[in-house]
Amino acid sequence: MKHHEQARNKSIEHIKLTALGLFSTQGFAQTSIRKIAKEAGISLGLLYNYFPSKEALLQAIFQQGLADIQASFVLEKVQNPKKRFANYVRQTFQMIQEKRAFWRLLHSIRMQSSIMTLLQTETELTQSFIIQQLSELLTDLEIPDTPSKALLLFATIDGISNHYLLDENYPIMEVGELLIQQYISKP
Amino acid sequence: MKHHEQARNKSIEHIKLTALGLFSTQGFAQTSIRKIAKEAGISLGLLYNYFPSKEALLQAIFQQGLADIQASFVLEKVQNPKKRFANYVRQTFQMIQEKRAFWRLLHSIRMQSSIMTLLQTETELTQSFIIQQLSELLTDLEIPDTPSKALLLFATIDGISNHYLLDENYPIMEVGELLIQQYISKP
Amino acid sequence: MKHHEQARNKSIEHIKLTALGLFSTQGFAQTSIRKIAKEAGISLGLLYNYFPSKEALLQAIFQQGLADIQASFVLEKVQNPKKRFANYVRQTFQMIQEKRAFWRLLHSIRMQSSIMTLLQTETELTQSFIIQQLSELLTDLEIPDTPSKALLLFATIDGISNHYLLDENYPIMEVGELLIQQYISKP
Amino acid sequence: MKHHEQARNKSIEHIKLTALGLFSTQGFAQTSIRKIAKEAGISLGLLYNYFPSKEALLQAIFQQGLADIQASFVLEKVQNPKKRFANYVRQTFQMIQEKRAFWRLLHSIRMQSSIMTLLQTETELTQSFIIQQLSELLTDLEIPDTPSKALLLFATIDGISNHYLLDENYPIMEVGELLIQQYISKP
DNA sequence: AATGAATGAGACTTCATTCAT
DNA sequence: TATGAATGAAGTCTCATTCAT
Repeated sequence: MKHHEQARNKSIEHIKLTALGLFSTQGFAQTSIRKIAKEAGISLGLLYNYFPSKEALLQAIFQQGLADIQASFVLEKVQNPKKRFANYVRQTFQMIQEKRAFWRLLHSIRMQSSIMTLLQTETELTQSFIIQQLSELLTDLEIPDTPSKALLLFATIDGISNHYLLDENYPIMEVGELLIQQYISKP
Repeated sequence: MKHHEQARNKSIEHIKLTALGLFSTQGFAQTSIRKIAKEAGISLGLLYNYFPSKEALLQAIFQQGLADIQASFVLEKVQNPKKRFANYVRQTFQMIQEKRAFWRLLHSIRMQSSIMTLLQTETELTQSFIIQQLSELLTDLEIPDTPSKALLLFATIDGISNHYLLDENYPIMEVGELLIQQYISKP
Repeated sequence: MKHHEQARNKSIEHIKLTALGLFSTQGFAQTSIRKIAKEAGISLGLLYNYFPSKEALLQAIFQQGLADIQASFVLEKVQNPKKRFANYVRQTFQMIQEKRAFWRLLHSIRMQSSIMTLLQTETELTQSFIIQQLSELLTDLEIPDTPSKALLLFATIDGISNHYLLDENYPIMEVGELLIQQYISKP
Repeated sequence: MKHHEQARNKSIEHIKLTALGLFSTQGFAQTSIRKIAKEAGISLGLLYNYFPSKEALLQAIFQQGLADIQASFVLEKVQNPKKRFANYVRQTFQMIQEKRAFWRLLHSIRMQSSIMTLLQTETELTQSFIIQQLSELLTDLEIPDTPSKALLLFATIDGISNHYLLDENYPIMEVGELLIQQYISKP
């Protein structure tokens, strides 16, 4: 019984990983279920045993991807505000490099409302979670916090990430350091 | 002679406009040629009289869209650097609001390499053109210009635009003003 | 008036010639009416002024082509039988070379019954005309004439023609001489 | 496992046979994939499960058809040259009657270069194989063998076949006997 | 006489999904 | 659990033909 469950989980993980890879490089719409099954080395039918639809597969990938991200984002409370801010930015960009496939998928479909409605619940939570964190960081830096300021910082981080996702050779960490300077060296 | 030309041009413009609207709201892949023809009130065949393929239609839309953009982007040489910078940012966000449909289309497909290869020529020129302008603006502001600094500014502008394109109610001009402050109030 | 008629005839001839060229090299089904009009340098509408349908155009081409052929086929009555036979064969292969385009068209569609029904009247006449001529030639050569003998000779000539039409470099005249020998040197 | 394979093979053979029949009577271009599927009693999609394109289906039919033909063509080495020649001709025409559908298809598309390029590899081999056999037969008959002589014989056989393929009531065997006489009764 | 805009049926092909084994 | 045969709707594109100008 337990053996079965393990095998099942392994298969599921394998499928999700394969699908994520394909979605990320070829796009969600351009990736057929057949391709995924073939690449994963399983049959079409088995894939449908685990995921009742292509969209369900996407949802499963998102659920896990977002959970992973939130897990990475524990604000270190101990340090001084500037260090905390710097670490946060570095951690973020580090994570985006590590989870590049997932982030590419997210950025490539987030403008397709027909798909995003499926993922609304998951993503909205994450989004407000991030805005909340940025807001706290700014407050700690004694920057008079207005909602717009958090939006600007968020847009900047998101823009840098986006350019890195578009171009693997983008100097994300270098630009990240510049961003840190910009916020820390305030008079 | 003239009559045919007029009818032709009117049809072509009408088709491009309709297609841009649909591509922008529903996505390129999700918009069928049939939907475009129906929405434009013409037959499927007529569309193919003017555009030999769906991709050719996209290319035509892009050609015109990018030309429009470049036309909007004449740097005003006369003013002092700070004003010039402020105006540039305001102009940019103004234009993105005016050409929202086109920008949404661009942002929604730029991660799909299979499509982007078709548009490479057009987009690459525009991209380097923008980076060049930003670089000049920074130099004029007496900010020691490094490539990364222009990249950071570009990413910020792009990120703000992106968030506005994702959410029509995003306070783009407000965040824009904050961005201007950030670069102008440097000691 | 007369001027108009001449212009009209010139146009008609031009269209038929252009269409024959395209039908011959690309095939009847593969050649669109549009291609013909464009290649002939006229408008789609004008072509339809002269020919009410694609099939009518084909019929017109056939009518003229077969008339041309029959005109070429006047048996020279004056000579001795062997010379007459030899000349006939040479004339035939000569003509096939001269009217290669038309013959290619004929051979390429004669197995498509859907098209051939349109041309039945024209082709059947020509076919029996040829068989009749071959029959006469064989009688004159004092070869005991049976229907099958004419059929064999016809098949041979047709086979050689066919291979020449399939391959422009086929030594049609050389094989023709061999054929002549075969029938003339009979004991 | 075995069940799937059987179903698969049965389907594939059934489709190829149905398609050959339709291609042969209606022509390749005139036969739509939908017609084939309907006639075969299967869905359109299933056909595409087995053959990735209409052209691939044609290729598969050709591959098998030509293999069948070559298998039929084993020269009987044991007899005297005249008998061997006679048997060869009879066998050939016998086979053409048995595989009439395939031969009609071949003869109906061999002038369409756009299609023939797909089949080049397969057909060229068969063609030179036949010419080689004819050449040997002529040599054995002590007919001074020149390349043209084999070409003439080939053209004759091909011409007879062609006329039989055009008209099911053509007396192919009778004409065949005449052809045999022609080559055997040489002084 | 001449143009080409406009039509719509039909062709090939893809793909998510179901189901018997 | 696992397979892949089977389905059919929908997509892109072609083309002969009509008609207003």
